[in-house]
Amino acid sequence: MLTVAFIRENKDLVLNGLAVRNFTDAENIINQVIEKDASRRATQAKLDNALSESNKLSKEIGILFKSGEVQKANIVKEKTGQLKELTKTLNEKLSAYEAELSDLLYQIPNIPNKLVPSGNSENDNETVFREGDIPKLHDGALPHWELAKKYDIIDFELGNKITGAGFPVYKGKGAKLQRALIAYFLDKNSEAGYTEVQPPLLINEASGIGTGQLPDKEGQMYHVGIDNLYLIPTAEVPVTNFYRDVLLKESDFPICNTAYTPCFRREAGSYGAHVRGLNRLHQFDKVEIVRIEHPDKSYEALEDMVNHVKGLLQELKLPFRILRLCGGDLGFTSALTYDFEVFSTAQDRWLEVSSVSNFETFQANRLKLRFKNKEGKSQLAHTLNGSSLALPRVLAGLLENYQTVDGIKIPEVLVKYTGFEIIN
RNA sequence: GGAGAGGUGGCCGAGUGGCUUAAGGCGCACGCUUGGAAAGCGUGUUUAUGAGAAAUCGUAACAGGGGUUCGAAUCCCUUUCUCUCCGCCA
Repeated sequence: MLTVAFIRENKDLVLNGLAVRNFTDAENIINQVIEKDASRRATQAKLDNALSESNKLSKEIGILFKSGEVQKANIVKEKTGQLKELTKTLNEKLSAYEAELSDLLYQIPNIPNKLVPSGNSENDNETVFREGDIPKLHDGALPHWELAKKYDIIDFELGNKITGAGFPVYKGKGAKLQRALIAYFLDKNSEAGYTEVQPPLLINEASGIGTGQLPDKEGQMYHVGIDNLYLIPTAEVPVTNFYRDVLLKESDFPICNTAYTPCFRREAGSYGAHVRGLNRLHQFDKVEIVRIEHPDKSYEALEDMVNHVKGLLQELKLPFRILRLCGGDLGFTSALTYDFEVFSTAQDRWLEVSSVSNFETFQANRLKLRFKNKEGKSQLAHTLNGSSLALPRVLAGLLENYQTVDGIKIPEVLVKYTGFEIIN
């Protein structure tokens, strides 16, 4: 979330930013924030004075009791009674203001970077890069769900039986290809300087709040009620939360982590929640990269991440494009996002395989992730993350684009991981 | 699952109602000392928040939340985490 101080000092900038997102009612909410904040601060000043007074009196009482002047002490005691009433009501007021203020702040999305184009939907996203030839497939080329069945490498029906729709079973060379991709992505990320980590797959409430899934998107996560834990929707959640309530030194930057995890998403209410094949699943595998950066370096880092992901798709020789998301399509917490899409020839459509974002201080503020700057003051760090890469759609793209009459070829860079060159 | 013991500053650790933001030690920073270093000596060393141009001052925080009290690290309730033993177990 945005900090109150930022909103107070940059009201116009905030309003303009929210306009790029088509955020309605912005002026009203921002005014309320400023108003509640002023009330909050005034109330705190009053409360602090009252507490200060009452601390003084308590000390006096202590001294009086020690010296045996019990009567005098009792007189002072009476005074503190009134103060107690006062601090009680002021405290209640203060908590109320704080609660109202954070309710408001939770509703305000991040301010988009200058580069973000305005727009309402994915149609207004800006294509900033495109590479790779669309392969010409033989007659009778199939979409991946048909290929999966033909070569018996992914069994959707079996997943239905065990769990339900959106939980496929990978088999034989399909399972091996999946594992190969994970190993390949992790190796490439490590080479690029990311530290490999294996986080827990369940998170507590505090972590969900830290990265913004809670309090109001709990419907999107699977919840284990008996222990009040949530299955992670992405590795971003546990890995970014490593740094919750942390005060870094400048010399700690940059922090670069990569993690492979399964991801669990309920996809409640999302359009086409049960589309065919691998395009949208409740459980899928993803390799994520997460960075914590100095604010001055975060956009450099974003570019570096984009180039890194670009390199992966180039090596896999998949046709892809990079989109800069428009205000209307930008995630709630992001300031700038680049989506990577692979073209699937057999489906004749673009499939999102990665999303790389800079959140600036938006997550760090909730996480209380700070560093000591050169002036010795603590300052919020910037957080970034991206998929590097999400497995199912990469897999779909590979199966569909690499199919031949003899079988599905394996990209050269993956052969040393799979141990085979073709699925037939 | 059963029984017990604990959670204090960057770390170790003292502290069972007021003079404790918290002894002592370690670490770290600066200064003195030294040819240089070490040792020694001295000084300093939490975070958040409110007021202020700033210096600074106030408030809050001893796992989290609530309570008792004029006053809580200290007493009570509660949640949570860690450790030990037993049980079960990949």
